[in-house]
Amino acid sequence: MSSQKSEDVKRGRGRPRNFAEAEVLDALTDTFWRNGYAATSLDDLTQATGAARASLYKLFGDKDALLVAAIDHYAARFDTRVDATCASAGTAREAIAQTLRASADRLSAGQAPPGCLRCRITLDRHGQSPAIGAALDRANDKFRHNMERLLAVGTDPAALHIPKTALFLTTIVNGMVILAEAGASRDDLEDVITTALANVPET
Amino acid sequence: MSSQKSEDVKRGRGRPRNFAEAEVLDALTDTFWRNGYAATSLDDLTQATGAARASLYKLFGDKDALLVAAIDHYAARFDTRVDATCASAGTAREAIAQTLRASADRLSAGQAPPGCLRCRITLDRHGQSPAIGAALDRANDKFRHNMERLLAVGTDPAALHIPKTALFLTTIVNGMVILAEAGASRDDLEDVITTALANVPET
DNA sequence: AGAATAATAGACCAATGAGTTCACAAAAAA
DNA sequence: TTTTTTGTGAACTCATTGGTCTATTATTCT
Repeated sequence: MSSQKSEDVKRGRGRPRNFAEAEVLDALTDTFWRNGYAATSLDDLTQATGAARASLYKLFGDKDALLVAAIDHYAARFDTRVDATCASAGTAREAIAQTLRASADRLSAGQAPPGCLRCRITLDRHGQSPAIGAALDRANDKFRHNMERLLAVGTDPAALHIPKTALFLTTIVNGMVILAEAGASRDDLEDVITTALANVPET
Repeated sequence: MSSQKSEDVKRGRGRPRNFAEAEVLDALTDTFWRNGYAATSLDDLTQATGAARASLYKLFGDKDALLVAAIDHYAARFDTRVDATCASAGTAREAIAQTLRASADRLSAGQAPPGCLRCRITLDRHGQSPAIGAALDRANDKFRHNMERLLAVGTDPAALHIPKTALFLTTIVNGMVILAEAGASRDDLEDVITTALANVPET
């Protein structure tokens, strides 16, 4: 897969890049997501991105910075998915249901990296660099905030306590990630979702 | 901390051990719990256990086997705690509340290893040895089963669907682990617990 | 065409870590 | 006291890894 060339931005002098910058982030994220931080070597990353080792260092700095970029990218992708859901859903219930089911689908689909990068690295944060800790804080705060955004969709603000409910739903998603990695089936996850949704008012 | 000698079992010939076997398991568990698998070196383990490197290899086999033993030990400790709760609690609601609060306390206490060994390694299971995968399966199955045991305490079996509720509560605990590692306060966890308990019938 | 630039490929380095080996130490048994 | 057994402690091997450096290649600008 070293044929990523979709973003052929005109660059100045010098040998042309072997990679498209946008796709490097995806590949980086994918690889850390799949293997975790420690088990991802620089060789893995150069292979996945197609970029030369030296290029990665020039672009990002060091391995920590690569992970930081991946975490931020991962979080940003979720942001845009939430944007779409907020725009399309009519009620908070609907928005939440859609999001939870999308997560469950992905968690139990064999393809794509398993689990969740944010969750995985969060449980692995001890002993990591401060920069990684900060990126995790950003990602986790964003996630919680995104749950609040979903709950704010077309809903009477008096009908539910948004922050508390968002916290609860964050717990549910986090929990489902581990559940799925522990072998739970899609049906199991659906049962959890059903119970969770009962805690989000109808309108 | 190489003065663990509380279990001075009479041993046969040979130089006496530098460690008490029971405490080795605790130290092992503690260390993996604190640092994760990859970030725990054999030097860390010999230092934590007080046992010589060669002794650990003789007793367990290799690093994977050490983690397997730690996972099993970790799960077994939870078993005995659940035993106690089942014996002392009068209702399922009470048993669950007690367990969730104990988890929340531990998760937000600064002391002791943070998070949860089972959850941490579960999210890190990809690329690990089959033996570790099997140990994780045991631990996760046991956990779910323990939730069912707690729900069975003095409760009308018709009042709730035990397997589904146990699955839900497992999700809650798993989720709280990540929440706590992401920086949630004890109060945040209490809010989650309150919501979760609303899904366990009164009697 | 030739200079300047930017990226590649891969060698190189120092550190770390898992696993093994072995001489030595300390106890029980004979 | 001597032998046997069991564990210690430290050195050693070998593979891997993060990070750096250099020669080379490919492109644009003059």
